[in-house]
Amino acid sequence: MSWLIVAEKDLAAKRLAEILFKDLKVLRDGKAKFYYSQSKKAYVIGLKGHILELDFPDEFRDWRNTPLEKLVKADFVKKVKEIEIYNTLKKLALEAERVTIATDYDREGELIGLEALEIVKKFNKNVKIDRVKFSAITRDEILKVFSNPTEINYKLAEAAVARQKIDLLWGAVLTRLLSLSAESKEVLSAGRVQTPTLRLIVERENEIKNFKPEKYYEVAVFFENFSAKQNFKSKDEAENAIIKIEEFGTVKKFEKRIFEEDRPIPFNTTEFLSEAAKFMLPDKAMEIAESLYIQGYISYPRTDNTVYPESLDLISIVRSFAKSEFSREAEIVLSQEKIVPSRGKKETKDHPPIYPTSVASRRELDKDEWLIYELVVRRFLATLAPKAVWEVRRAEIDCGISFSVSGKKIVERGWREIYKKEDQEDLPELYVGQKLKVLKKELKEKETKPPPRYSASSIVKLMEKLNLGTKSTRHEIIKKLISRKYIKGNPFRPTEIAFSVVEVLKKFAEKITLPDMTAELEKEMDDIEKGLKSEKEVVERSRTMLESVLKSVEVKDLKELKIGAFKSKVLGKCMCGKDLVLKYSKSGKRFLGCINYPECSYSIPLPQIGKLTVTSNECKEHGFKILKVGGKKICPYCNYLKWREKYVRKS
DNA sequence: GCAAGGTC
Repeated sequence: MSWLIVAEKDLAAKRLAEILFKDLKVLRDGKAKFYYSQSKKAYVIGLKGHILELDFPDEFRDWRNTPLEKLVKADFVKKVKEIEIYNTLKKLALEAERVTIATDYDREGELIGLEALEIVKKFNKNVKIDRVKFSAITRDEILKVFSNPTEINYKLAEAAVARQKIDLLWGAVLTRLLSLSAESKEVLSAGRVQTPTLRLIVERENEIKNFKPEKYYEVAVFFENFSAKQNFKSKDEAENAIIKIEEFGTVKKFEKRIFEEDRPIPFNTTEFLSEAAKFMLPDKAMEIAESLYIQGYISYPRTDNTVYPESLDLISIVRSFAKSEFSREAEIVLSQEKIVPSRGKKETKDHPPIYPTSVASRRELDKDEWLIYELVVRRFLATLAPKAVWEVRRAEIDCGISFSVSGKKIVERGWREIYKKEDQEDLPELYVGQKLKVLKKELKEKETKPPPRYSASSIVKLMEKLNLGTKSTRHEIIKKLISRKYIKGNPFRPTEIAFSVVEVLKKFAEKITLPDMTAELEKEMDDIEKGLKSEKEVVERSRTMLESVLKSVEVKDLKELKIGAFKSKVLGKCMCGKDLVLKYSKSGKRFLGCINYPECSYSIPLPQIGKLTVTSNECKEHGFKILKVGGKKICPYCNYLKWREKYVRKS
């Protein structure tokens, strides 16, 4: 009989095994990997996070034939998601007499452990079970918790189950409702995290659309090496001011100040994604980070921590870069008398911030991998580099009217030599009483600008601030919004259908469009953990709310959806005067149909073979949007006429 | 074909 230790992931399993056992062997069973100590007859296996997945029973699978009122009340089933792990776990369970759950010590971790336990127990009823809870995989901590194992905290796991159920219920019911109502081929999804995120993007776009620019007037004076500006609300004021400007200005005040700009904080996932998203979509950045981690180039990329642990030998890591492409940057760090790392506000113990774990050369990696690797290395070195020192200058100059002007000049580049180029603003050294010749004066009419669209970089940070999603899911949520065709470009612009989805949901299910739903859920999960509420109670209450949401939906609320789904696909005008849009029949055939169907049943057939895209050009003769079908550009109406001619001749 | 959360 043996001892089985179950960790959340391979990384954790490996580290646990190394600390606990001296005679380690790595074993493989198909794709699954685990560690074995012969002397202790112990196995350590790393899961892949959740190995079971919540779903509805098969009878609810058909969207069209499942009334949503029934889906709200549906039961749940658990499906095996990681069959390889499942099979290995089964084998190891059969010969185990003791199982120790060593998954991460948090809600999801407790549930992931419980899932493994359910599988173990299914094949070995009499196994002895315990649980170890650690917040860092360090020698001391691990030895301590393993000498004093505790029990599974079922309430903690139940809180996670409530989240799973509520997310699936709301997500599935609303997604089906939206998708079926739109009569569009695309899935229109909704969820506790994606919908509030989408609403932010949509509402920002509305702000931009409704933005009324206000005029203002900028008066500028130009001296030999610099210029000064002042803004006025009214044109009169500005014109009066510019008249007053004399031939010479006098320096009334001049101040210099030294400003030390601190280093950037160590990378956690959000910081990393936000920086990487400036040149790559977050999802891709995360995928590459994952691959660099697997290859041993960087540390674990999923972390909330922004403080390097004491145990990390930062200086050795810097030294390892002394003979690399970053030798100059490493030298800047090493030349300091004392090397002190910067630190962020969030400190957790599970993983360190993201740092390079080995030195790579450009040749070893592909282009995108190198971009991410370089970002991580430069950021790491910057967190250990000297501060940047600026000289900030400020002057007041009187030339009939008074101008304030400031500038900044970098004195010691410090970490900016390594990580980010600085923007300097010129202002020369001046002295009080100095006369300056006015070379030119200028009045410009300007307009206030609307707020900027959210970019991949800014939305990741905003999501974190609003507690939407987690470090491991935010990039996936963004990818989902893109793949659902809700948002486009970067910065993100919502599509027509996104406006409709948000508008419609706000009408009868506003709850799911706001971050409050997550906040409430968090609170309920706390209550479950504390034993104040049961998982069942919380889920039932949520079902009831979703039920009343369904009851309050009116057909007219959903009409907008159909219009929105087709708005971007208006391809021409119908005989009846309404819009002709791209539609799909039940059997999946595409055609041009009237948006006013069933009142108007006019339609135009389309070629069925080849990828179809809508171009922005129009047919000069018929006004129809030109389509690209299988690489060929056609006007749907011209195409129809040709087709009819052929058909008529034949018959 | 639905979500979000882990993980590769």
